[in-house]
Amino acid sequence: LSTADVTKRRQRRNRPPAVTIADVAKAASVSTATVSNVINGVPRMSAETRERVLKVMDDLGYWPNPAARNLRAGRTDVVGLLVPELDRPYFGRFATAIADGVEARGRHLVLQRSGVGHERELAAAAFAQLRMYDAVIITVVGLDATELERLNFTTPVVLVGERPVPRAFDHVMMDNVGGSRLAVDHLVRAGSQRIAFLRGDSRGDTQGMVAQRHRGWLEAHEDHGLTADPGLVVPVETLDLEGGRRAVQQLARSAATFDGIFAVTDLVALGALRGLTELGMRVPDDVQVVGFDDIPEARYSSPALTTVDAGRDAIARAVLELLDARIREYAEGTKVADRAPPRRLVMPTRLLPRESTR
Amino acid sequence: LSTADVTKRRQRRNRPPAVTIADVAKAASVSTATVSNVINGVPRMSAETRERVLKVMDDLGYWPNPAARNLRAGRTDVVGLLVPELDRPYFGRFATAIADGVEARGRHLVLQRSGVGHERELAAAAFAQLRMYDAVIITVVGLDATELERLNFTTPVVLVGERPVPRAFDHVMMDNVGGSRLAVDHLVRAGSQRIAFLRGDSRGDTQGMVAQRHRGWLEAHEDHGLTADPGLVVPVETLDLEGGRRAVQQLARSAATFDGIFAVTDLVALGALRGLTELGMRVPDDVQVVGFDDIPEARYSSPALTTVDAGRDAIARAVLELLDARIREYAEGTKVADRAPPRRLVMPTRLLPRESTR
DNA sequence: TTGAAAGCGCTAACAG
DNA sequence: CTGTTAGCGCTTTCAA
Repeated sequence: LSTADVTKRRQRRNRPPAVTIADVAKAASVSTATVSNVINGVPRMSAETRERVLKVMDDLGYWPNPAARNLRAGRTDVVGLLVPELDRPYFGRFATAIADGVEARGRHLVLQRSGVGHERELAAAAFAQLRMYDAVIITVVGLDATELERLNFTTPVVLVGERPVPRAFDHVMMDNVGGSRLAVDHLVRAGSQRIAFLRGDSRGDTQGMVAQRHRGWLEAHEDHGLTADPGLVVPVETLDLEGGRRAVQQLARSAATFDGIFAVTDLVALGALRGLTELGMRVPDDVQVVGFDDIPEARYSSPALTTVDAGRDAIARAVLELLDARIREYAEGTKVADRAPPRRLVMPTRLLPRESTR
Repeated sequence: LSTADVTKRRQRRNRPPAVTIADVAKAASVSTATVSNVINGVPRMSAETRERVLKVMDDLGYWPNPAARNLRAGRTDVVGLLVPELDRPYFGRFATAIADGVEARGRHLVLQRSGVGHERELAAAAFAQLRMYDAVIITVVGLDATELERLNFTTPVVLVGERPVPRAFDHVMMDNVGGSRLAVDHLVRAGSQRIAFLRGDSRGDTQGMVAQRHRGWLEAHEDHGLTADPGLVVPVETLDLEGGRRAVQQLARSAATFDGIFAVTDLVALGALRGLTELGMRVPDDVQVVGFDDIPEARYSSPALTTVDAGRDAIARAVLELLDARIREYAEGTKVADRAPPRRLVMPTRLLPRESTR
């Protein structure tokens, strides 16, 4: 038993018996370099050799090891996308738009969940796996500038979200305040005077999405010379259907009068629609309802939900463009000093009047 | 200029200037092994050394390289999940349940889309990146036994789906035929006689989900001694809300009489509900409607949708258990011959009567 | 057209 | 308690 054999044994601990390039090379009587060239479609090579190698790869069931390939080549052709939750229609649609764009450019998308809560979000962004992608898109909910910069990414990062973030990152935002004003303005013009705001918990965060949409609600009241009644601000436990349903029940119990509802998201609005039905209130006759996000479901409820298109698809397009430019820059080895300055884009919003308002 | 330096230069092509363990080791005046031990929490080490290394890591902004780590250690603590689409509520919920379980066991989940169509699904399953995860969950739509086996996976794979697949894989299925019978049986008992089936396109596939749910529709008719009218089978272009809405319109145009609808999925059923409302038909008075899947949205529509719980959460739990056992087996280096035989589970279904039926 | 060999960044065995 | 070292599987340069 030679020393080499023993060494080999102990290095190989419980590893699955994967077929390697070396195995293929030996079986095809060529060098590993040649096998590599076949895999990567390097042209300078006799057709005969290529065929032989391909046949051996097939016979042996060879598949490349992505870790080794990435370690050596320094790229993966993979883009990572971090979203708060995997079961929110908004992010489902957004991820699909991003995946389409990424795949159209010959790369792959992988999706990871950051989860709710600051700790979990930070942990997800710090997750090592993200560092092996050619670029990362992070939808920021609660992370702040310092935290993001300390992560010290070495590949392009594009941020999506509403919080102030380091200017070191490209950043695409939606206009939460403007969109909310649009929504509430529409309610007022359609005759509502006492407009409840179904808001989520923002735990003291004054910069996040919930806080900004709340601000839009306030500003729209000012625009119309109305007094925003704090008693009409209803907390929503979770930003989902059940949260909206419960919020409406609570609102009804509070004995406050209201003739309009602006919900922080479409999901909450759809839950509210259901809650109103259960309470025997008619929409839009007794109460008008507006949501935010324009998820696909909003068009198909009865009544169809009036909502705000926050520019989701435009955001996706913008993100893809920014990403493309950065990936190219990095691939070309542009020095840090010569890189294009980070861009910050705010996407416009648009009101979509449907049946839940008059 | 030494040879080593030149070599280094050319190997480093356009690589981002990442901080490595070697940089940390040098700055902290320890060996790379010690740094590695700090990173991995190996206890035997003076607190003083640990502190110094941690401080240097922090100062330098060091983050481990996942490719190198995986290549060397042979594991990633990541589980991959392949789903057909990223924006279907069913898969959103399923992915969330899987992510919860995976994270509870100290691992991470990454989600990838396989896309619609056989070619895309195969390409997604063959995607090299999947091979670096500790295990992979594949929701199979159109792949068959041979294709899956040729992929020659070296890590555990658990299959979710309705198609016959190689017995070499653990496989969790839902009872599509049984669930559909339940749905149609419920419609008949509640008084429907002419029950339309809103089915998707299965392109001649006789094994897939659509075909199986169609079979349940047929069998339930037999059970009740009713004749299933082929004229009541309506194609659905896409398995989404719009598909359901259009299918109902087409059904109405066809002048066929119908007093019940069984939709192949909840999304299609919800679209149908909307379509019926637009046509001025009342649910459940004029037409009763049943869906399949129990997506969260089904509880909150007006009327709330009667549907079949296909055991989504039970499937997720079963998948997680199978996965756990396999990962342990692989980690312990159990020889192929000694591995537990693959398991095939069929999860039971359950009818959830709500407002769209009497 | 092909091969030899270096080394990507890290872990783990073992020695000191 | 800490260091030396081999090598995971692959790509790439350069030489033949």
